[in-house]
Amino acid sequence: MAKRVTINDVAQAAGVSRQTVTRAINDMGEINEQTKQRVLEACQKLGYRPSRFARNLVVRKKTRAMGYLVASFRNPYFTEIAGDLLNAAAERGWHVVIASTETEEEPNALDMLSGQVDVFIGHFMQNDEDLARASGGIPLVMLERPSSLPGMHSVEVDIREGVREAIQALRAKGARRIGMIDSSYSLRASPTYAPSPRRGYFEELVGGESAGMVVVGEESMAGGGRAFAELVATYPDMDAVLAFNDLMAIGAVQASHALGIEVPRQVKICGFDGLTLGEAVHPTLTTVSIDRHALVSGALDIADALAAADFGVLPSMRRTVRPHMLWRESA
Amino acid sequence: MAKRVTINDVAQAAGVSRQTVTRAINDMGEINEQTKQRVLEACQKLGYRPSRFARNLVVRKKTRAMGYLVASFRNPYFTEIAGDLLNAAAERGWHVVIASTETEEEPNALDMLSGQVDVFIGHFMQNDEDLARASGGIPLVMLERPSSLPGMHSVEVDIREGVREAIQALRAKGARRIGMIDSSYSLRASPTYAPSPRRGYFEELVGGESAGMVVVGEESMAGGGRAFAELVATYPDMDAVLAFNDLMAIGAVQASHALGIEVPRQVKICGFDGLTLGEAVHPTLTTVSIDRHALVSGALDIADALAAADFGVLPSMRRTVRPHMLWRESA
DNA sequence: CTGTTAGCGCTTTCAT
DNA sequence: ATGAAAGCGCTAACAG
Repeated sequence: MAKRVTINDVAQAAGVSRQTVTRAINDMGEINEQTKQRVLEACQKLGYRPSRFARNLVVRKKTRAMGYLVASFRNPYFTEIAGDLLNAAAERGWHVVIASTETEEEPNALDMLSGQVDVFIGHFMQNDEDLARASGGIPLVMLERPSSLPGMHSVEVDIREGVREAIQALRAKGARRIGMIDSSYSLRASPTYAPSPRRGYFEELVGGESAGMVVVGEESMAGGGRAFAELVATYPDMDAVLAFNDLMAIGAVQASHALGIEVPRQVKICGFDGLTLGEAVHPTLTTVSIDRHALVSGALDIADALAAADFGVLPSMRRTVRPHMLWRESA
Repeated sequence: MAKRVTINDVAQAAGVSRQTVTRAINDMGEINEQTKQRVLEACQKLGYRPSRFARNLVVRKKTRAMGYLVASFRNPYFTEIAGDLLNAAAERGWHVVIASTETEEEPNALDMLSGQVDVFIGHFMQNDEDLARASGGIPLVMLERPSSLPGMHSVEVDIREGVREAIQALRAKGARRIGMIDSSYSLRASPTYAPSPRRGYFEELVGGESAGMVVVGEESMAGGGRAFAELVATYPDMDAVLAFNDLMAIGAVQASHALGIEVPRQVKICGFDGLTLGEAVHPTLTTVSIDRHALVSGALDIADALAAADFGVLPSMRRTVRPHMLWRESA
């Protein structure tokens, strides 16, 4: 690899000093138009690219960058959040460096980016201690999960309230036997399945005869479809299903076609997340919607607060977002 | 805003030299365990964060960063590519800084990132000259669009071949009157609608009586649905539709339910892109699939070549990806 | 084990 | 209008 072309090379080639080169390339005035042209030509000829590090090191206005870890690009929930985050972050003057934790382990991803960013944001799966270790002291904003350690902040979603509202609404529409599809995502972080908080709240709130009607599936459309089939086969009198998320719920709606089950007449299906995608299925998906805009704003508020404190270690900040029912056709 | 805590402050607080601080925080050995602890405590107490710029400036192994401009987070086509790109880029040791051009103008986005990255990748809409100006001399890899200027490279998709294959396949399945749904996306870059290349190839290849059966719609599910309805109303004998992309095609499939049209018996619907999402609709979507993996690999190959040349201005490099039919149920 | 000396590549004084 | 000097904050290469 050829040695990097620096400002000195350009200066030499143009027969001027480095400062003059700076003036030329940064459009600073106080420079003869001819020399400027000469310098610019030299830049062109040598293929000179200023080092972004050297420049940022010396320049006053600090560029703030956040690292966003995307759990999955296969679930539109995360990509919709990514889109909202990017737009909102740009508005507030943040750069966003993104890494996927789909193929990479969280600690690795954090480690890779720890030299590049001032704060991390993401839906993290690892436990607090591992994250603290891997983040290299960079503050973390956790999405949909409470924080405890200092330097770790969070924007939570009141899942319990969402589950409560969904069950209540399903009941109000006549459902008597409500089943649930849970995600096996916990297997990504630990070797054994652990019930999701959503399942926990479901079992706590649904009460009585429905309590045990839970099936676990892979977190995808196909997984949701299989889980739905299993649920229907196991509990023939089931008349409503709450899915872990919209992706799985959409899979369930798809599966209902194959099984000859009419939705919502025979079985009502309710998702969780509020994806636009829920409009792609037939019937369109009724769901517990999470306000992604509020989630992202909350995270950015925290990031701004951290920036104002020069990214020191601050006590945990917390925000909470309340989900709400989004009525469409499937329930 | 408090003055930044530097390595010097820590050194002073711990009563050691900067070098010793470096050893402590970077786990370098050759340091007394006690001093190390003392230094680490000082870091903790002062809330010291090493400057990523200073560090990167001095460290040999250059971190390479690419800026990826995402045209839309509402079309899974782009987010699927983003996911593939992130994974593949991480594997090859690239950082990816992402900006959305959904709300931001392309030149602005380029400008924002031009100090942060070594190469740009994206589905660009602006003309070459404007891009060259806005990119500040940083090389560009254009996706699905030919490059011409030096310093601008491209990974193209053989759209014509895809359209040809689709028409031929539709014909082979008995279609006689084929319509097309085009996207109005060109309106984003210029004030008047311009036919997309896909439309151009369609009209060139479909021949005869079908040639004029094109309707333009907004690039979304809803837009595809409306366009489909218009197409059906205008050409009652139409028996197949090629959509601009899968998002619009899915909208068309959705609309078919509302219109009481049986797919594929009465009308065959074929999308373009090959989204996983095409499995969410009923019937599942037959489509011309673009190999996103190849697209991304091609772009990264070019990026690596540029990196090897230290991001100098190289003559245009080009790759081409061929699409292929993905048979599902809607055609 | 620890400190000193040199820079990395750039921009900012301040002279001239 | 241009140049010389002085750093930005950090680490590599030597000393000791």
